[in-house]
Amino acid sequence: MKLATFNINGIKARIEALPAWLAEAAPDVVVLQEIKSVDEAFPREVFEGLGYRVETHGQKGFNGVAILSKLPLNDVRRGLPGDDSDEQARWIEAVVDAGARPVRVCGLYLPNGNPAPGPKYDYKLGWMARMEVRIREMLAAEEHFVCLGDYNVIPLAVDAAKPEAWVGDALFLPEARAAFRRMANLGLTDAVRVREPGPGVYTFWDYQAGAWERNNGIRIDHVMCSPQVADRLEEAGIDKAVRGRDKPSDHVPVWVRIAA
DNA sequence: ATGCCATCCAATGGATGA
Repeated sequence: MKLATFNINGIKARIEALPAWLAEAAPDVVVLQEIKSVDEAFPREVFEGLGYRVETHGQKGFNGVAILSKLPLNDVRRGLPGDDSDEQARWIEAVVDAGARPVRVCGLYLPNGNPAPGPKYDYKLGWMARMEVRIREMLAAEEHFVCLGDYNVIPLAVDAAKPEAWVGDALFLPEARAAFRRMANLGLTDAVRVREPGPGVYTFWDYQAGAWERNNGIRIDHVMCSPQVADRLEEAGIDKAVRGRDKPSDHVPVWVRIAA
């Protein structure tokens, strides 16, 4: 089974690039971030026509996440628990019916947090604390689960082409990185990093200042696997070439293949 | 030291992003 994450930066703007990538990469399940659409406006027919079930958790203008799946989805849940006043659409999860060993797939768009310090950074750290609670629940249940998406965290200096440029940024500040480690240290496996230990592995290149041409990237989209899913991990990768095509998102897809 | 560019909403400019 192939699972992927892709921050598309607007479904309307990616209405050609996303189906093109789906056709060639053929993931069984993909979680999307920044659909920037309300549920009613999401062009679900396009993806249903490609064989995907569509579950969205949208909001007007910003944020918004979705799951596309060729396999049946059960127990679909929208929104990260822990704060009823949180209006931002950044979390969706569902259990993928993969036969004998179902997998709970959590698609997340973690808050950016800039400028830091400030209320946006506080929201980011609070959101990460709530996510840690949800991960602890799933671990306690010994579920097979994957948390994949745009974490907006550069875990280590090796995850940035120019780490010195990110000092003081909410993506690289010590508290945000520590919160990421607290989750990882519960026993989650960073699927790409365990297979690609070296530098130069990125998932995002800014539209500005020729970041793509200069390979000035950062690795902020992650596939974090539960212990049981890590046991099943066969392959992991980043579809970097997508960034060089017409009308690209500033992020590229990240994927894993796990044993049935 | 800041903007660069892109997207969306709504209206020729502002907010947001990373």
